[in-house]
Amino acid sequence: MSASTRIAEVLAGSVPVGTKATIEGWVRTRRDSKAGLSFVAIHDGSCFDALQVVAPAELPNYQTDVVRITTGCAVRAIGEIVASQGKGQSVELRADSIEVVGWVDDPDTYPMQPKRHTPEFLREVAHLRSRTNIVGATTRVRHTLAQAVHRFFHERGFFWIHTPIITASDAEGAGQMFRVSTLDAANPPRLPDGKVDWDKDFFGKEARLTVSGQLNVESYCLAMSKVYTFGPTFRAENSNTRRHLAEFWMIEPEIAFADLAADAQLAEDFLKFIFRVLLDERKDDMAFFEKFVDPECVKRLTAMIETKFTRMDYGEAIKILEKSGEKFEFPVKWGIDMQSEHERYLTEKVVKGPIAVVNYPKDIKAFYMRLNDDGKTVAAMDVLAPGIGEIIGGSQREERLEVLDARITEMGLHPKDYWWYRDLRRYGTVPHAGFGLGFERAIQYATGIENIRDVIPFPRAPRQAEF
RNA sequence: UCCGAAGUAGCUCAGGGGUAGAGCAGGCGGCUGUUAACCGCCGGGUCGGGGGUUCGAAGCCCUCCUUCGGAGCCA
Repeated sequence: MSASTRIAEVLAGSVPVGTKATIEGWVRTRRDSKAGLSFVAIHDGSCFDALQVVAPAELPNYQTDVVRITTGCAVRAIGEIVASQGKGQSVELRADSIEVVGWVDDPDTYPMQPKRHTPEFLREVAHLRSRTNIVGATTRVRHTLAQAVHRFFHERGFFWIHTPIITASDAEGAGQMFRVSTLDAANPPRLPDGKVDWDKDFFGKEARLTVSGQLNVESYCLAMSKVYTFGPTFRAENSNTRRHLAEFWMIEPEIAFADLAADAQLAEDFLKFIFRVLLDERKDDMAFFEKFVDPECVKRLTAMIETKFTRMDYGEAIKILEKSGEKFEFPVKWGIDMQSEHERYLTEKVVKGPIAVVNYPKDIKAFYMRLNDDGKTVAAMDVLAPGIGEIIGGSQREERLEVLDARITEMGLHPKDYWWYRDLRRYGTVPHAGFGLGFERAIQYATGIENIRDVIPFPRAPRQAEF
């Protein structure tokens, strides 16, 4: 590997014509010419395009190896980078040697053919689907966006906090959780009343996989000032849709000495930054998505980057919807949790651009969101975008202990379950705010890929954990 | 979980009571500085599983499984 050249460098022109190079990768197609040469398209994942390797019949292993190469073979080709005589590419590698490092032992049943596959089929061969154009492109986009996330926060003085995956506090309150246990499921230790004795379990109490790092990251926010989490989260909901996963990655920044307005500005700056990086750095892959997956994707990202996000009060949004004359499936009135039809109407028809809707009724929002002076609303925000609806949800957090306790109780929860979270309000409390973004949804938004299971390497969903 | 649709060759699909088809892929041959090439020949299927109806089922009925889309929940 170390001595080889990546195809991205060759195709970018970083390797001058006339230079000798070693290329290592996997074969996409082979075409023979009886004029005495074969064309082997090689892919190494470094960029969208394959490199054409020209193999002359004079190669000693031409008859024994080269003409037996099929799609999927791993090869090492050594030769000179030359200007191409053909039309499809500017440069190619004229091979002095081609070594087949790994054969495809049964080409007849090798699943990855040089043609378009359905995404459903590719999910059944998730261990091989990274060899396709679409999954390769998605993988590079995912990587680039992830790097952009870290770059955005790092450049602004945020610290990346590794919040725990396993949590024993049953207090995150964001949906069904997966249990983590070392007890014998068939025969767990029991208390006299027949209930499972969790005191005997690994952590001495019930433990689960996290559904959000927010509560933990708040504690670091109230010391480090600007922090974020970026890691896997888990939901044991039996939801089978193209927008849900049981395991997904979430980005949750948290800023101290900040209010909702600062939070909304952070969200806007954040989205614009990561999508600008994507458009700048993955032109090849985005051109592919634009051509074969979603003709609107580049236009959509460009518009988001260039448009100032509108700020709109929830009450104002409801009034606009009520006066719209539009027939909605779900009726509109103050107090409702807006459906996606409402959100899309606002962002696509009214504003025709991204909106941050703020100050939602307290009854439809979480206990930790800061109560506004009107006593009816909380300092929550949703960022809505054309073509998708809600992309970010966030809030200013309730920093006043009495108000927080009242809200916890009001929601039927118990303050003692939140003792350490409450401590943050007892010792040097400060206004702070943050938001959450589902990373896979951002990738869907950027690429237009419809099913979320195709933007994560090995999707976890109900009844799906084969790979 | 609910509603709807679909499971036939390695892949994409046609066939809808009378004994299994095409294109692509694969093998062999031809042709060409080729471009997910083109032409010819060949191999390849428990028609998702089980049960039933029938002289006869891939097809009709029942049931289960799986997948997809929508809804709910949400990120």
